[in-house]
Amino acid sequence: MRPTISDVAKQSGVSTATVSRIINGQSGYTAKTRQKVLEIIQEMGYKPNAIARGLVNKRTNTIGVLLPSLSSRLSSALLKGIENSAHQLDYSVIICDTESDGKRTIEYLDVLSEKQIDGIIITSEWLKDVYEETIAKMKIPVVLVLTTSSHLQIPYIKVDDYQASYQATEYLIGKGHKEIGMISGSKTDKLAGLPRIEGYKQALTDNSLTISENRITYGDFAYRSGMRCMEELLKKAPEITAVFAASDEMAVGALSCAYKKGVKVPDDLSIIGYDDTQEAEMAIPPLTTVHQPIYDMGKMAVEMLLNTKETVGSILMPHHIVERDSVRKIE
Amino acid sequence: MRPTISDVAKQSGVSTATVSRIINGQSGYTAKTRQKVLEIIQEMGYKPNAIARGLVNKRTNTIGVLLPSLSSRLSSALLKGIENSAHQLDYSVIICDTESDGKRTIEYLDVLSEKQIDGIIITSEWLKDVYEETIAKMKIPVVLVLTTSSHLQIPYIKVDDYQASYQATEYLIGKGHKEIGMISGSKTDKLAGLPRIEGYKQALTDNSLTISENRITYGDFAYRSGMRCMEELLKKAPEITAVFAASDEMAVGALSCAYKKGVKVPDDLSIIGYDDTQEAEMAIPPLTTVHQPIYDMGKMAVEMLLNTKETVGSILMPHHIVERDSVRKIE
DNA sequence: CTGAAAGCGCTTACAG
DNA sequence: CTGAAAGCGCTTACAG
Repeated sequence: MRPTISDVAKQSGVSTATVSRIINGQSGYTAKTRQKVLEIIQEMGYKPNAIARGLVNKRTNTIGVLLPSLSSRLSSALLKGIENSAHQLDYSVIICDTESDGKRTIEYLDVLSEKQIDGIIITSEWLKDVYEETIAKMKIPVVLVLTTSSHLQIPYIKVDDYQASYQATEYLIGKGHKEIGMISGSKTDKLAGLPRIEGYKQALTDNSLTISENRITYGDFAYRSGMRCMEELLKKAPEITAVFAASDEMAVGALSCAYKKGVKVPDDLSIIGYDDTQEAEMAIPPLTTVHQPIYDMGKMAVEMLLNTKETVGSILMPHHIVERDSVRKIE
Repeated sequence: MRPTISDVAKQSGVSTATVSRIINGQSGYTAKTRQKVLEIIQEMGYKPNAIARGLVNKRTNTIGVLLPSLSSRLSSALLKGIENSAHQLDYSVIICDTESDGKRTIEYLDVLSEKQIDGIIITSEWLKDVYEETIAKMKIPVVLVLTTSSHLQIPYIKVDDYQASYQATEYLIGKGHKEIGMISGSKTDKLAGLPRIEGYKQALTDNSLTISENRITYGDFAYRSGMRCMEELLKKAPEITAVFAASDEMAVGALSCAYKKGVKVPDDLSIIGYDDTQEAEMAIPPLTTVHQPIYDMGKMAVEMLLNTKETVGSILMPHHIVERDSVRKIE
């Protein structure tokens, strides 16, 4: 059995109250008793029981994070930002891989709530009404990353998807491309699906270019869907000279498909991605893409979550295009 | 304030003991009181406080995981396996990104211990003596993944690095390659560094091929070091026709370097990787590599950790080569 | 400066 | 079948 506070109290010949004050850096003891107690603590290898502490303090110093796809580069970069920031502030983080599954999400929300965590960060996932209801009930601070809420006014951190998508498309147009395809997320996805499609379309319209449904394909942000969409595009819209993919993973899928079909990037076809995960840097050729400050968004999320002093609202983070080698200028 | 067990007891007109028995599925109450209590619970939205429970039960239903590089594909695949398995068994997982930093590792170990978690999984990282000392002190079950312990007899799950590396090299030899370079981890790394170098060397020796120090380069398992090592290899050992990289990330780095230098893979140069993360599949060309069952190792780790009934020892998982398009046969 | 005591929200013998 | 009471390991008024 590990020693408890009363063990060290007994050994030191003082009360548990005094020991408690000492380990919590409060006042109310002489330097001498302090030293004595510290010695005993050292000697016995005493470590306070955080569970008992949590019960009385009503603070567990741990937060929970919900992620829809734990193993993607996007999620893990976000998670790293969150974890690092939390650790700095002396918090632990519990991860919850929802796998975009509503049942699991509710389960996780319940568990986290029972474990009395101090806050929750929800990432990437569209908040169904049920989620919002259970969130509303549990009275725990929540911050959203890469997503927003519809009914509740939960603070969020994200990039302006519409704007970013608009700019990506304009970038391609600026390079002389007129027939531009898109590898999009699902059009029912109100987060990273629809807004990005709309940004793309608007940029086309504003530049007097035609929009063709043939040039838009729908994936799920993952690699394989990127391959599949590229294949589709090559068939249905062979005239395109550039494509905008709504995630780097899909862009890399497009790259693989092009490679297989003997289509040279960027000579025959230009590709721009979205996210700027490490995949973009590692791609062949290195991928030009829309940079989202993912790691920073993670860090900021925990700061917002834990910072009770000022209730800032939501934050729209800046994005920008990072130029690498997958887009070429055409005349 | 959320309702407590005594709130529902009062409302139901029974004692907390009875409520406790009911929510824990024990016996000792009539169907009628059960139903009544359940109704009240529903009505009040009562959820048991896991912290209070943990204090008396001495079980928190949470485990901790130490990872040296949270954002790599290898770590996140492992983590996904761990999380999924834990969730199935009704456990939560706290992540700790050690960043290969000894100080952080000790800090994390202390925090986890104070938070009374039920077990710890340590991944990928060589266990310094200090770690083993503090692990020994804390009397918490530990399982190792992709690493081993030197003093303590902590169960581990890994692949036989030496064997796997030997086979990867023999595979290349079988394809007709005689001048084979290696992009290795650090030679001071006793886990994934040295053993893989030795496997490589032994395979060469057993096939009467010469070992040349010029053909061995040392990276850190990450992408950029792979690029750098490939560049070095191209300079110091231009005669090589194949290279064995000790991680997929480094292999992809090698691919990028080759691409930049106009060296065609696999026509001019064959490359085999190690790990079989998703990066291998996504590479151009798709990377032939040594498969480690990473996700499964994660799952298995938590099963071992939580399964107190039988103390199995350590487990050496099977590995195999998955052939894709980055190695060609030469005559 | 210091300690006795109550309390955090549960569970579990023990007694009836 | 059911409840009073003790206890898990802490912290915090309160009193001295």
